[in-house]
Amino acid sequence: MATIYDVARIAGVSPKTVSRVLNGDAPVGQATREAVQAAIAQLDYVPSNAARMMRSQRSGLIGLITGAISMSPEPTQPAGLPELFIVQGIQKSLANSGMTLMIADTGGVVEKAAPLIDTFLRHRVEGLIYVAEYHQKVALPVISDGTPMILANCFDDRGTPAILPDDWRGQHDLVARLITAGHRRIGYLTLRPEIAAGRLRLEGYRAALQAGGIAYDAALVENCDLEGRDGETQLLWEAIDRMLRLANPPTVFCCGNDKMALRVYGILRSMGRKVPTEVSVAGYDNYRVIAETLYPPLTTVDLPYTAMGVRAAQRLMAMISGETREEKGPTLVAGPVYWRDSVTELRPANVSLLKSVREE
Amino acid sequence: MATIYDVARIAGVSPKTVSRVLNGDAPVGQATREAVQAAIAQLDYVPSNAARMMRSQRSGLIGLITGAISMSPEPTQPAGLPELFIVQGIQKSLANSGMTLMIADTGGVVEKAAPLIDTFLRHRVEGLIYVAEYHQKVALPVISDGTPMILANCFDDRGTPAILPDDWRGQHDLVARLITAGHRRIGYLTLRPEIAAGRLRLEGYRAALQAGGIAYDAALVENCDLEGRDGETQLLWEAIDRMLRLANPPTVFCCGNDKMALRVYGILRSMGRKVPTEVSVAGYDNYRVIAETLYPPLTTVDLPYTAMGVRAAQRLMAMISGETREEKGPTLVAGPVYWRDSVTELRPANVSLLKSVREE
DNA sequence: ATCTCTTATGACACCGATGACATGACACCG
DNA sequence: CGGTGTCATGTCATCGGTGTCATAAGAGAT
Repeated sequence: MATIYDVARIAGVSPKTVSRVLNGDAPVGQATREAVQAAIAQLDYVPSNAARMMRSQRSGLIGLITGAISMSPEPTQPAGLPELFIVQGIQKSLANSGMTLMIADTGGVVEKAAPLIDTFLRHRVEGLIYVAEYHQKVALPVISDGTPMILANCFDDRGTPAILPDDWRGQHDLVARLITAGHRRIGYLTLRPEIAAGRLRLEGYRAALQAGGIAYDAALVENCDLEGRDGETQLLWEAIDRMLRLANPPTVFCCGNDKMALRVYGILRSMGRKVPTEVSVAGYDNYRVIAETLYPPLTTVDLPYTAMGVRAAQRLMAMISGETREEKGPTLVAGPVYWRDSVTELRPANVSLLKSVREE
Repeated sequence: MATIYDVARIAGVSPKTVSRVLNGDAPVGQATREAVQAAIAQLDYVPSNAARMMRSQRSGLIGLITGAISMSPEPTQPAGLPELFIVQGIQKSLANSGMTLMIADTGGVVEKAAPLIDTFLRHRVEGLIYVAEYHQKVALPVISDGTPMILANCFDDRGTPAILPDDWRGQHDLVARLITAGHRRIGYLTLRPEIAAGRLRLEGYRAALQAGGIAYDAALVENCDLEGRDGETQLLWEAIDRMLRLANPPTVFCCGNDKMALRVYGILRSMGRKVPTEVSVAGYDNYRVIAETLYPPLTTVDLPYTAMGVRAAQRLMAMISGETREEKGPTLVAGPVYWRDSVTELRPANVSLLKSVREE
């Protein structure tokens, strides 16, 4: 591999001049510049980042760790693979900053996080991002040196800066929108309350009902989430069956996520209930493969992964450049409601203006 | 950040001795070793990879590029995000080799590949892997220096080593299994023939029919793939409707992929046809969120992404270590048929032994 | 007792860039 | 015409490790 000395020799200049051509940090004569560039092309010279880094003490690297490290020894639910979207957001945002992303995956094994962080520190990354696969609490090893770190889609109890989806607001906005569409009896097949998303979304649901002047009815809410174990379809079937037999049955089912909505479609069809003419369905996540492929397409709430990635990168860059205007606490990112055909407008009011408010 | 000199001073030894403790490449006295380790712990010393790399000329880095670079300016179908599985396979395989993976994403923009490769070369990666999101032909910029490169889920016309899914065999095995289950009229709602998967799977279908002594009937095959444009559901509906009206209608529909199967479920239910008692359905990809969540669970063929990642890493490592036993041509990786409840056994023969033959 | 051989350690140069500093050639200014 | 800037370029040291070689101290072998 050619070095800057080879280039300098071919071009008949000093290595430092080649360096100046490469970095543009000092004026170089036109003729000299061209000679250097010709030599670079001739030798297929590519500068060594390692050497540059040693001298300049800046690596230009950001370390990113993904995986399913959770507090509890919960089974990894290979669900959304949202990491990829978050990563894309991060990458998009980092592309302009001249930083290169190094990515490592724990494969869901907690113990691998420490060595991966160590590897990154050896490469002198200027910042670290940890991306969790779903909204959860984590406990990562402490970074002893001062390398900035940010958590995406997760949080810890040490106050590490975190970027989180605004699950409360998302479910709230969806339910508010359902109410605007004339729905008054809103069934909710929830995720289990032990996970952050389950808890927050349920609170958003209740808040939206309250804001809409609708009393909370426990008969319309049921946890149908078995952490991926079998029997979920059975559980859903029973919950739906029970609710539809109520004196005042729901006109719409909110589902804990789109995957659950996919099951609900099948169940309702098997029961002979047409979606959305007889009963409406809404999901959560905007898991596009499901939401857009289902017929009718599914009304759902976007989990703004890409936007979260962008925010994570921005906040990290702010920390690296030592901004004083440091935010405190987690950054909440809300996603818009995607209104599709799976929900009937019971009262076709003038609501179209609400349609896509908080797009990023 | 502490350096090896700081450690040496605290421990009262020479830097070289510290280096020996770190690398274990020469004997060190017990007392000395402990003193050095104590100093390392005291200072939170982390060795600099850049410095190590300069001297040893080995980076220990593998560069990985993902994205939707395709020959044709085809719209990115944000379908399977299979890259992540391939990446996980690669990472799993690389973890033991002491290599660190650097990942970059083109975000689907062809032009970004060249600068990303350049960035990797600056970091002196010892190998490059390009991962495509679906089986396709690509044209990447030539790597001028000798850095080994491997293509995963894609191929080019320069004979760059490639790891590909064995689409022919997968579809062949599925259809062969259907025939074993007693199906004779096998409808096939195909992907468009312009993409590699569409062509190869169709050939596999025909080969399996022939091997089973069943004549190919063009009336049972129809391209229902609109490259993600709207109207696919419509197209599927018409194709299914037409085939079901045939004098000798199909007893099972093979679908180009699981996403299509998801649509087919909805269509068949809307037509009032029960799956699988009245008509069977099979997919392709083993896209688990769909295949396992659908009711009944979907019979499909696994796209062995993780295994492909493992193979890619292995083949790359072989190239890096300069193995002479270099394979020629693409490596085909076949995935097993996942036999689930969406297909009826018309003739409950003794076929259970076929169930999961080629698991990895 | 002398000669290997192994173990344990240090001295020193070097990997390939770049920062700090110096220098020569002009240009412009009063 | 000397003083002062700016431009264009070179010299040299340095970043933090490790490869090479040297050296000293004991352990066995003869």
